Amino acid sequence: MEHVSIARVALAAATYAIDRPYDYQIPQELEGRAAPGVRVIVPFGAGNRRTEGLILALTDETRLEKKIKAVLTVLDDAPVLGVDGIKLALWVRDRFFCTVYDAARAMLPAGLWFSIQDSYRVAESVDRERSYDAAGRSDHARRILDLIWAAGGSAELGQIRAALGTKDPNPALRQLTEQGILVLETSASRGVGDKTEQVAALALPAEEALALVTPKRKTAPLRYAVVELLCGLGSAASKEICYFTGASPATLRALAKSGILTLEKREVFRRVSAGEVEPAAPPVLNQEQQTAFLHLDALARAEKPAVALLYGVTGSGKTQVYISLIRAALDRGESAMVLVPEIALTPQLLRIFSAHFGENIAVLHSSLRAGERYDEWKRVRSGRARVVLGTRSAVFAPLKDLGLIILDEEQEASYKSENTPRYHARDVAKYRCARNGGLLVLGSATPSIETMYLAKSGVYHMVTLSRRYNEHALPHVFVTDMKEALRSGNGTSISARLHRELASNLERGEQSILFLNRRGASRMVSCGECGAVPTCPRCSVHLTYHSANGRLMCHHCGHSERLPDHCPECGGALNFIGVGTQKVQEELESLFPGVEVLRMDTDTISASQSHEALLSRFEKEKIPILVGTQMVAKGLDFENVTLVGVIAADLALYVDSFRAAERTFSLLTQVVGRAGRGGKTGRAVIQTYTPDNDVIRYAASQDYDSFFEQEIDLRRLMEYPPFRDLFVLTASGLNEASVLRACQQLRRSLEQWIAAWPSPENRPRLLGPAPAAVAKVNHRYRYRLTLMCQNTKEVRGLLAQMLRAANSDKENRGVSIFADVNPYD
DNA sequence: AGCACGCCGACT
DNA sequence: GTCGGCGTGCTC
Repeated sequence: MEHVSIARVALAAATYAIDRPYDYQIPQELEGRAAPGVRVIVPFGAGNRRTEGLILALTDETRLEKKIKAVLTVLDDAPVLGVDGIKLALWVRDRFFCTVYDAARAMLPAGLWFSIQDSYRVAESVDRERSYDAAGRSDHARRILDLIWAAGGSAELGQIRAALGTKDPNPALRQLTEQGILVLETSASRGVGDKTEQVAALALPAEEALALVTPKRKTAPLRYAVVELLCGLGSAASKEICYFTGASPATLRALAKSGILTLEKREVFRRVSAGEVEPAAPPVLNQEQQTAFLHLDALARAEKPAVALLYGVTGSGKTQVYISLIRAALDRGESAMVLVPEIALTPQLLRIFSAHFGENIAVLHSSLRAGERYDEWKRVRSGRARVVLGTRSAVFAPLKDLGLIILDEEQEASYKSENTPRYHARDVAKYRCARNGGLLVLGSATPSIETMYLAKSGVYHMVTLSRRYNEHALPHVFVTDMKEALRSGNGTSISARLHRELASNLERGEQSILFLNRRGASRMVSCGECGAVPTCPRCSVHLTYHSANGRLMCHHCGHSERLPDHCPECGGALNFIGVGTQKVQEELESLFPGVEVLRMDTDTISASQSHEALLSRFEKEKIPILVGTQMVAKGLDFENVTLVGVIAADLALYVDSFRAAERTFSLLTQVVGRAGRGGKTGRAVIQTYTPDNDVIRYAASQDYDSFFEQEIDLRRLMEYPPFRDLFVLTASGLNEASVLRACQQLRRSLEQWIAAWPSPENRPRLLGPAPAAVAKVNHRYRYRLTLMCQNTKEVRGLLAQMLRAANSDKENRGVSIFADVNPYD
């Protein structure tokens, strides 16, 4: 009897609605190379278009005897995912409603991916005449042959498509292929995914270039603006040129075509390097740290998996405990992982870890070049690196014998992926530890409400560090009422108190940091007469003003337009609303003439100066005042900073999210903790319009426990996490009515299911359809349903089934629907 | 999603 | 007659 090997394959071309293992026959010559975890190229669908696939398992029987296609190519010599990796991918699919391939994409480094190119070649020993005979009267076939012969006997599918315009080349291609005239060749080339940017440079001397565009200055103002900008800079990234001039990439291409400038790709290179570091001795722990370490290490040694919250106030030295735990894990022959919210903001952490673990550490994060990331991944996979330091996606690093995962600042939103697969690194880490009998340590000074609840109720272990390192006193915190300031005629964003404290810092030669959160940092424009606010033509948001280029911009789709001189509606004068870092900077400069004020936000950070460079200037040159957004709040310790100010503390509270309070508390606590890390006692000024708000009061007194008690009651009452999980189903599409209809249809199905619930206890709740926080992005309307219930296998199965049904329902054509579990926005 | 198949109207 | 528009159903 003939033996046939079958591969169960997960396909890249499969959408969520049709994602399942597909069976392919393994041809004799590929036997042996086709193994689980290996990627292959297979034909798929009626047109047999080539797609990448991942072998999940091998078997020798198939459920369908009839039509089974064969694997065309094996792409890898060794599996890119082990058995555990495949299991993890399947788990991610089940938990986060994505395809297996989506999961695999998140797990593997970009440098490993192939780009698949289909091209048609004239078959051996077929000459021109015979090929045109075969084309017969088909105009399409003749045009395709024209193209292929002109290109030297072979052409890419993309070119063929482009040559036929809107016409479908497939029937003609099939005709020619069936007659043996053309052959389809599929090539897979590696090396995709490197971050590149386009750089434009003047191709002519500045005067010549300018002379060429000046005559048409009136009719082609953008061309002129681009050349003028480049005359000053010589060369610049295309993205930046477009940002500053408002020109489109098409304008740049046109200029390149007329020989005025050149465009080329350049790799973006932003490696965060530890540089040369001296090897460090094991950290010496103080009494409290030692107790924490012993407790956690005992958990790590135990056979059973465990999760522990390391609840340590800012400055209590969590890092030393982490390092001791990792050393202990390595000594036991286990590997370890440390996840941080954002590596670029914590270069000092990288240095510390390099000093302790040297070559044993691999760094994985998104701003590495694809090649470097791939190299680091290979070091992990081969076992040469046993410690991984990285951001969210590093949670998938292929460490063997993983005994310890540390998730630092576990409450941070950056651990939740906003794109498919919409996973949370904490959940993935928990899963990996559970499978390996490892320990997951969640570190934080302001834990998420969910984590603290589970720690208090004994599901997680709790380990506390309550003493600040070197016994520094907490900063003095002043809460100032901005309503009061407004009433007393202070129209600026700097209260009298903050003014006084800044002045005294200037006198003493100490530095200050002022902080504006993101919402406060954007400035809008409104008409003083009719009140109109310029809105994005593609999205349902107001445009914000960017001082760097003097333009109005949309943060969702990238639309930008010149700031109009007058209101486009009524011709009235336009006013700026919102605070903005630039406005604060201006106010400070007029309050303290001659004092240098450094500003740090997305406007000031560009290719020319990274925020690291800006911060090191702040530190080295002892610039008196730094004004910035979110990015100044993180992980920065400056000896000489003794005053921090929060310009508008309540802005983060008025976001439509049940996490708004938690996030505001955490942010304010972090910011306040920035003051006085050195020998001197710090001060913090929190400016707010709602000084009596509990979140602000508790943050001011650094009283996490009271904040938690209040918030957990609220969560219980509202049935929010940790008491229920939220499943948010979002439908999006160009046609608002069909998006809404899809939601209502889903709602009806869910209502039926809920109605059959056995008891009123724990009965799921359903909210919506409601427009998403930003109801329209890039002309696509977005509506969402929220299902609040326990995250069980049954619920996930049901939702998966409904999503598949809704996405393949022809009623819902043009609408796509996806699920997000416990989203952060 | 992407492709083929099949059924209808417009035009050589 | 046939080319090409779009609705319908399937993908190992």
